[in-house]
Amino acid sequence: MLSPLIRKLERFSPLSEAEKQAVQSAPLRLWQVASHQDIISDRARLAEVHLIVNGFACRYKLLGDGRRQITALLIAGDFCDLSGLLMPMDFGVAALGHSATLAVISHERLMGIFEKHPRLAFGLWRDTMIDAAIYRQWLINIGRRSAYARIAHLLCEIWLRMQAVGLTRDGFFELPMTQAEIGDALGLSTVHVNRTLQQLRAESLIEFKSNVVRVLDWQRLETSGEFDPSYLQIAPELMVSPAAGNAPRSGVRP
Amino acid sequence: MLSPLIRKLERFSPLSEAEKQAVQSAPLRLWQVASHQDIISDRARLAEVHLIVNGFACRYKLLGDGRRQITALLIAGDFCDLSGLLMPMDFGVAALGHSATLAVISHERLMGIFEKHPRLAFGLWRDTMIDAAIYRQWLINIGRRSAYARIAHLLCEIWLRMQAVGLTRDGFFELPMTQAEIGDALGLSTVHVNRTLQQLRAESLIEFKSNVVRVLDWQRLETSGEFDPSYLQIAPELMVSPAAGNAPRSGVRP
DNA sequence: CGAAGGCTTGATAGACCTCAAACACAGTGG
DNA sequence: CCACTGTGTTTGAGGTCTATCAAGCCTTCG
Repeated sequence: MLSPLIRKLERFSPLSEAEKQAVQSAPLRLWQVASHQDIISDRARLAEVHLIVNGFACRYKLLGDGRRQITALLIAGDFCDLSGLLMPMDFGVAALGHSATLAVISHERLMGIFEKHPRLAFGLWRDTMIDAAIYRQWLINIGRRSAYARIAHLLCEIWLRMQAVGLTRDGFFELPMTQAEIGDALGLSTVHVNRTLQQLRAESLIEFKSNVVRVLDWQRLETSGEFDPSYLQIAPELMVSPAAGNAPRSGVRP
Repeated sequence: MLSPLIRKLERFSPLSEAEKQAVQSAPLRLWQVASHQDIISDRARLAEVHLIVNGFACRYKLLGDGRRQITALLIAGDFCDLSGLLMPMDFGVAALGHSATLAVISHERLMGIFEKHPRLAFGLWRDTMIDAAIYRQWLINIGRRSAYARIAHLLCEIWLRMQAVGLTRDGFFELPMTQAEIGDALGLSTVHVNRTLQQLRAESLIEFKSNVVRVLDWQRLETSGEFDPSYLQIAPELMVSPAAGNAPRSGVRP
């Protein structure tokens, strides 16, 4: 149930049995959130953290005139609101797609675990740092790249993050976002996202239909998005790109 | 010497004498870095963290074609590379302005301090979280706001951050950035930054000459940048805006 | 079958970029 | 002390990427 998180924490060094146990027994309960419902609202002061077990969510912020900026995408193994542990929230979190399942862990219990297992505290601190690294890449993406490159970069990132927690298959991955939501994440209008996606399809980099992305040409997608995966801190041996070329191969090379 | 950092850490709760002592005795040495020199280079694996004691610096990343995105501005009391403590660097850090002075603290010593004073570890973790909150605001700024609003927002942020560590005076603060660097931080071209600054000056919101900004009309600057300071986590009583109106008043209201 | 949400398309406008050159200013060296 | 040089700022002109507005289409779902 919490294996995506444990897998993430073990990217740097294996956890002891006791530590794994502590993580696994941390959640108080599960919480199923319906489509587009708010998980956490802006400015809340929380007593619990929420960990995604299943589905998708996003951090976002509304602007005065109703526009929205999505600042992060969250998938299985990601904490929605770890920062709520040490300060009040400055963003909202909403479920994307049909629904999301969350594990709820009380701050109190989490702090108790840190006391017994300080290494876990450092593990989650590192998680906050990787979060920040992703923010930096998004800044570069939005600040300096064309719409075409932005979308390509985003897709590369999501591919790898999902792949690292075992949520990809044969070059496919789920992406339950509308084009408007993609626009809100990348600082683009819906119309322009639509046209740019058409371009990516026309050039056979991807397919994207009914919330499923298929990567047709990883190499060119990576190049188009100027994507360098190192910021995600996934060990190379855990990192699998989709098969190259238009037809994903089923076997290994002879 | 480290008072800006201590002040920052005490925003949430006072430190004990022992904790303050530990912080103050942490640095191994000071390091003076000349103008625009690299403090830390991308992809380094570090054994020390660098804390700004004096001057300015920025986190940045170079793109393939030579363009640059500045992802963070760093002032006294900010760590350049706290993330280097737990993972390899994914960005460079450079000094802005004439020079910057850094306090250098070894990872080893820092970890030792955390063992004796776990609350300091949480304090720095919170610092990482505030860093992330700033990234989120920058994303919103670059993703959704006009050039005019972006610059206004940036100036508001810097004003408050500098004010909180005692580096403002009578509506003035130092900002040793060229217009090209401002553009690199906000995802704008130099030319457009220039024209937009002229607009801000023409409308008497600010003055900006030889690396000094003067805030003439805080209210309108805040409004123009849709600035909401809460993300900086500065207690309201520590937060002082420049005097309203064109002439900063010297006294308090009678 | 109608409604609602999402996707697609066309036309137009505007914000911002790029290129290019002139200008201002500080530091350097003769 | 004054040209000289380099960096940073300013201005002009033109181009383009992306936003906005508006409508039509498609799919899903009750």
